[in-house]
Amino acid sequence: MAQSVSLPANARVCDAERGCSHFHLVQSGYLRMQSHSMAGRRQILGMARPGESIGPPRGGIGVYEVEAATPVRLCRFDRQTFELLLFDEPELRRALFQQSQIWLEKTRRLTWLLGALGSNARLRAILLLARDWLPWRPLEDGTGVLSLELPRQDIADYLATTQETVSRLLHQFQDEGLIEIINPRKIRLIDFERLAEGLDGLVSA
Amino acid sequence: MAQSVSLPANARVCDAERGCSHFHLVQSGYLRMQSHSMAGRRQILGMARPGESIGPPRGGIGVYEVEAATPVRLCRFDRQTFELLLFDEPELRRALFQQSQIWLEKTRRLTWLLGALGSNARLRAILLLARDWLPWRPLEDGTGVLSLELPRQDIADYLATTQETVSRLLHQFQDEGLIEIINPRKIRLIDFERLAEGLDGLVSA
DNA sequence: CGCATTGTTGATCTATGTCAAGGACCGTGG
DNA sequence: CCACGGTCCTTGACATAGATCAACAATGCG
Repeated sequence: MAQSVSLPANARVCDAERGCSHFHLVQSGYLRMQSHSMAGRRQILGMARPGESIGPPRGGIGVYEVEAATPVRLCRFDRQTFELLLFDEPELRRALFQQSQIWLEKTRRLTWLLGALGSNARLRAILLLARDWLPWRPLEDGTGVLSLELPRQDIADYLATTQETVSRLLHQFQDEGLIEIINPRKIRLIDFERLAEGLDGLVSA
Repeated sequence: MAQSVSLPANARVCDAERGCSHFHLVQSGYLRMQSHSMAGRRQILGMARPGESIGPPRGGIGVYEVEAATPVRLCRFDRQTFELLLFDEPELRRALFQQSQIWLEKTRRLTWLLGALGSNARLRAILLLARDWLPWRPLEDGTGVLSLELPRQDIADYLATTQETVSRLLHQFQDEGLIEIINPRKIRLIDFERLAEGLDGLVSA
């Protein structure tokens, strides 16, 4: 019924064609839900982090893929088993609904990012949001270090921009004293105030 | 407990500040869920059409507003009443979950539109999608007429572009023979094939 | 018949996508 | 130990879609 699965980065978890007939609970690592355009452009629609789940789209028509963004450990439920469990576990139903609400909220926030903000502001926004998302180590001086677990390309495809722009903007932020690029995957956030500029209450600076 | 409400276009249904403590079921007209950026930019995160519902965001942190996009008739439930109903009506819980899934799917599709497609393709996409969304009258010759119930500005804010661009693109489509602008609110869709170009399976041409 | 709202068109400017090249880093195999 | 190839990131030069500003046309309403 429920089995534990380990996958390397970029492994396909579930597919447009085969349809994803499983329910997955992320135990460690990150999954990305994405979709490709014919033009070859990829848009990441959301990331699932440890503790979150990705279920078979109930009634959804969209054709999305789910892949491992980093090496992951998953707990996999066969769909039928899951339906049965769901049937006689009110708590599970509640949890599932909760998950659904969380996904909705995350997706709305992303839509908002994409629609209302320019690349520059979008990048600043996720830097701040990622603090309770990715490994984040606050330092004594009030700044803190963020571990970007994802390659530039994933960040770009999440923000609907390009690798190059992400890179350029990060270095621009560094020049402006907003952040320090310790190494490509370690960013020290310095000036929260200015990072949060123009982002509304989206993120508490 | 449940009351019927009628509102004119652009009426505020529920607010960021006051929080929306009601549950609404749309009976006629369209609601828009939106959010403003400090820069004054508005992004429409989704439209609710007759038969759909908008509930109080359960656990959501986002600050969204809900307004009438057209004159609407709503069925309003007080939150407490609704919670009670929800408690002893399994069917209602099921329906609510369904609604949540629908919202999620719609929001993902919008995210995808915004992230993966350019303005041109986005506009073509909603023209096609709006066929089962807005009043749509197929004609004998295979074409059909779409009633754009919404002002240009709403379309623009939904597609994360501007009034001007929407207008220009519509006229460009007309020049290319894809559509005919009967009047600003009535569009005849002519060449479905070419309208669907590059939109993947998003819409069946 | 003004006046307000909504839509259209033009001119301009800029952010950012695209293409191309090069650099840093890492593991593998000789 | 070094050479090699691969991946990931960075930087530069250039082109352009589309935002912005501004004016004007069309429509409907009191």
